Amino acid sequence: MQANKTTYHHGDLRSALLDAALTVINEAGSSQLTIREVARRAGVSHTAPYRHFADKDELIVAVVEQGFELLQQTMQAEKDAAAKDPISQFAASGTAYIDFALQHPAYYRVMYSGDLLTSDGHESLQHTSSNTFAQMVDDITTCQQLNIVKSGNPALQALAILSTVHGFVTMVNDNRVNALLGQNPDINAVRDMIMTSIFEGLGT
Amino acid sequence: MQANKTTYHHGDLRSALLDAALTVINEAGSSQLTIREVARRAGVSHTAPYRHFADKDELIVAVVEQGFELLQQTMQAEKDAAAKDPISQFAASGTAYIDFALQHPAYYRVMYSGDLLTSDGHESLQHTSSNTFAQMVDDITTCQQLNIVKSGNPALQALAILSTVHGFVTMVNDNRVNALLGQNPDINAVRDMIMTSIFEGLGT
DNA sequence: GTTAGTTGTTGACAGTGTAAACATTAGCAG
DNA sequence: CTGCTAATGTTTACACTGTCAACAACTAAC
Repeated sequence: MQANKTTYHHGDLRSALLDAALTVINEAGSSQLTIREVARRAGVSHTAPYRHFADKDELIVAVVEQGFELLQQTMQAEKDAAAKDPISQFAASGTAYIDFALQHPAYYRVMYSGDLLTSDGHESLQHTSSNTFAQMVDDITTCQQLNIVKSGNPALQALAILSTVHGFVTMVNDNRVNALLGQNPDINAVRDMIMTSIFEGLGT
Repeated sequence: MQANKTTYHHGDLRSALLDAALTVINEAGSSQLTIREVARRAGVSHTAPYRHFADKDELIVAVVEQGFELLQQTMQAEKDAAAKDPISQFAASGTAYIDFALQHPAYYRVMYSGDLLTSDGHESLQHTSSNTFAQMVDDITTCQQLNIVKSGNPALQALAILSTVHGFVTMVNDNRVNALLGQNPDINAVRDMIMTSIFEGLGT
């Protein structure tokens, strides 16, 4: 069952392909991802991936699904580790989201590169993405009832926050923050400042 | 000199190629952009584009440059049309930026798709992008001196705003706002709410 | 242990980016 | 107007890609 190159069957080719795909994306960006290159890295013929994925899209979708799982685990872990008051929980989610995006730029890029969530047939992805959002809306609603977040449409508030966070990590990962701020800014400090301004915007 | 298919020389192939490229991107996304398809649409052999662009990247870069020019024109026009106080000017810039992104999703996507600003050799693009940012920082600094924007590092404030705006338009263009808010939200209303929350965050 | 299903390989085809050699034309010098 | 040269297009060719079909090796279940 182990991945031994002398055996005809690989043993766990599917996850080996997913690993290889992620590595390629890290090295050269998702636009450079090639089924044949992934197969090469897994030490397998160029059509072997077709036994596990119908086409290139499906391979990418599988990577994206893995990414969403990891994101949710990361957020849950941070929430478990944080204080149990709603504000701390909410802050933990936000920080975890940002940290995930910055620590796994390859995952984040594919997850939100746009060509996928938009296109048809990948409802499961939309579903996961919507769950995270629904969770945010719930948290905000709770905080509003406790009077620690100002009133207003919680979905719109969540959207504004998500916009800020998504925009920020996208710009960091695309190297634009470095380019704009110059001279290697302390990204964590910028992140905290962004989080602070979000909370200021939410306060009653 | 006119673009007549019966002549050997096209007359203005370069801009015909740029137009065709933009059309393709609009129809199928920039990942589907193909030199050969662009050539086909311009009614020309598949290597003709190489007389005008060294390679595919350079073609895309040319589209991006066009996009930045249009963006700057749009923003300038909005500022000229707005009241001359700093707040109105700043609001006009922001609204113009968002409207540009939403009205020209193809341009905006290529401009910030990440693979370009990051990669080497395209300093002119970084320059343009940095200019827009420097303008924002200036505007914020002016407002701070007038005491209508709270103190703080203006570059970081600008970055937070840019994050929000960029995140918002990216999510709209990737159809994620529709997916998250459901049932065809009024995007302009959402945009105004985002702008309002930005200004609330800036106020003294 | 035979057999059916699973997983991997080989070979083929159309489509892509791009380089080299060639063809046509526009623009200018005389 | 004539002829030359540089600019612009075309043809041909190659390596690479996604994907399909036919074949091979292995696994598991009867």
